[in-house]
Amino acid sequence: MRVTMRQVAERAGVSAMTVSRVINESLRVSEGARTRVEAAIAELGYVPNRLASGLIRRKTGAIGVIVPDVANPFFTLVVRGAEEVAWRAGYHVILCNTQGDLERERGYLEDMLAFQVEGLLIVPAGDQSRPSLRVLKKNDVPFVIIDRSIAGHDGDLVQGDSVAGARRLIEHLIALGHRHIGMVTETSAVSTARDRLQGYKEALAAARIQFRPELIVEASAIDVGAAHDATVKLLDLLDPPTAIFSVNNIAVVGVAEAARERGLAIPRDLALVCFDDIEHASRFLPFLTVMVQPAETFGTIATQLLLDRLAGQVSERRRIVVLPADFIVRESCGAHVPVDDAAA
Amino acid sequence: MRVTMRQVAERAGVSAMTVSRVINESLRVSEGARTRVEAAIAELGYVPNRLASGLIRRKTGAIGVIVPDVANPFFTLVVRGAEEVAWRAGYHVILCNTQGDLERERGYLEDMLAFQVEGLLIVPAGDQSRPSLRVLKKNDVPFVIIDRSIAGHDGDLVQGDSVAGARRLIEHLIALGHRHIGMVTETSAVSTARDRLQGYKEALAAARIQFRPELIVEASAIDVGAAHDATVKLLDLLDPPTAIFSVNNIAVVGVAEAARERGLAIPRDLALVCFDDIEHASRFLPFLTVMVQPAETFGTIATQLLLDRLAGQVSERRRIVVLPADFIVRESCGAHVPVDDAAA
DNA sequence: CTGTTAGCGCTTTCAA
DNA sequence: TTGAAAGCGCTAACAG
Repeated sequence: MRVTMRQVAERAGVSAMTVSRVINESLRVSEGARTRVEAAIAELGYVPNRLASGLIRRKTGAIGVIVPDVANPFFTLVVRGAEEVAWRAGYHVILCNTQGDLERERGYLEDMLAFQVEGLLIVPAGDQSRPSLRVLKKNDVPFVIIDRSIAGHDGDLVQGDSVAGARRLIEHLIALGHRHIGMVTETSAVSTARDRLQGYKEALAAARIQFRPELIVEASAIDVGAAHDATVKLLDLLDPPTAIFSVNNIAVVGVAEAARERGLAIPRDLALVCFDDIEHASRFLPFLTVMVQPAETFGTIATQLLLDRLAGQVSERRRIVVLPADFIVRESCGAHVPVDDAAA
Repeated sequence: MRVTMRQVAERAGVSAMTVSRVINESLRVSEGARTRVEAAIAELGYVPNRLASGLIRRKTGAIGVIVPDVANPFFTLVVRGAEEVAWRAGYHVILCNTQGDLERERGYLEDMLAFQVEGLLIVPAGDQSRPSLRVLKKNDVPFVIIDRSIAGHDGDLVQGDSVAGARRLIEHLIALGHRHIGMVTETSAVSTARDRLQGYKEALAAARIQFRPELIVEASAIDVGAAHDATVKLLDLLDPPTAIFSVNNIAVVGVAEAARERGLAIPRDLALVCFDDIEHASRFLPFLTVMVQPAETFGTIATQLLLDRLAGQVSERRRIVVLPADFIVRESCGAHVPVDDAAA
């Protein structure tokens, strides 16, 4: 049986109320009582039941963070940023992993509500996440969407500039002489995929290169294997691309695997660029030419927006924060710059 | 204001009890009542308050997972495995990140207790985590320790065979002709660091190579920068190592950075091996020679052990599971095997 | 400074 | 099949 407040009170020879006051650091407790209560707490290993206190106070001191995949280095950084800010503000972060699965997302969303988190940070699985968010609104739980906008939703949002970023990557490939540029993307139900495809098209249009639909292949973002298979389709074209733009840092692993199987060396036989870095990998071997988004900042700013709402010091208007990405040229695009970024 | 059961009951024209029965899938509810209640729940977007139900039932349907760093690919996989098994068993996973910080670990531990999780999976920060675990015992909360044993603690444990793994890596380096082998490790308060150092020593002894303490440098495991600085010390020795053994996959990034700064090419000028893979990186560019531990299995088995305890179908005896690691030779050790594993 | 009373939202128990 | 009463562990509001 778990230790309860009453047991602590008995042991300390006071009422439950006094124990409660000690725990909540109320000043109105005599030195003697406080000492005895603290001793009893230590001896018994008492941990206050937040279900009970939360029930009354409507405060659990927790915020929920829901992401498709903590294993994705991008989301990992988002989470780290969020946790850092939340912790400093006295909140604890509870993390949920949806695997990009709508049902699981819905489940965890309700879970978080059920546990009475005070607010939520969500990287939605896609546009279809919208109905799930209605539950949050109905229950008056503030939340901030991260990374992916949701068509038709108008809440707070922190995202990158995917259109501009993709355009920049493609312009770079074009400048290097590429004309057949393939793209491995994910479902268009995800806004970043839509936006990056648009950036791709814009860059092509600006260079008067005709858009060829067969150069666009779709794969699930979470799954390296799917990206691999999609890439194989590209490489099997009669007129295969000389460069590939991967929609993100997970898909790019599949692209590289497919290329390696075919004996294609990067960048000699195939140029490769993508969105989002692979944190540890890029430090270990700086190789991929990428648009690096400030993932950690996505997390810190989103948390800040949420904390504002929790503090009630915010208007009803939605706030949208768009963070620019950095273009980092390394080897995989074939531009032959020094390996070490610092040497640039 | 959040939607409550009473509101649903009023709207459906029944008592709260009937709503409760519908939610908990009791069969003793008339068809008509059930339909009306379900309609009311949907209209209102009602989500049952688990703080309240958990308060009574002592069941929250959640298990807590506490790790030093979700960004570490090894722990990420552990978490994924745990979540998969937990989810299938009807449990939800709540994740906490301690950054290897004892205070934070303690805080999250109490948090999890406070939220009344039914059990915990813990990758402890180190031996000093032991006092924190007493709180769990006092409150009768089952838990399983993962990856790192804790001196003096005797609960369920899932870990790798660090001694044998390290010995294998060092034997390999010795076979390649190395005699000056450095090791970048972390605090000996972490059992895996202790064990890997022991494996290192055993391999040296077996080859009758004298152990030189100055070849062992210590760094915080979480921090790439610290590993970098530690490596610099090794490279500054009058008689620097020709090979380095990194205690894990995070430290190895710092080692590589330091080597690159010095203009040392791996493996030409310096051989490099380590424990644990860098998931995406290794698929993208198979380069590091490593002992790969079955991280996901650490998570699934630990969860299984925990679920057993939760089901109460287990004796009081502790259970220890030791999982072997795979030795994967790639390029960084200088053994010149084909890049592609499949080609072996 | 300390204790008592009431009740958070829900489920258990029991009676109808 | 349904509801009323009691209470999970805690704290707000009050009284002393």
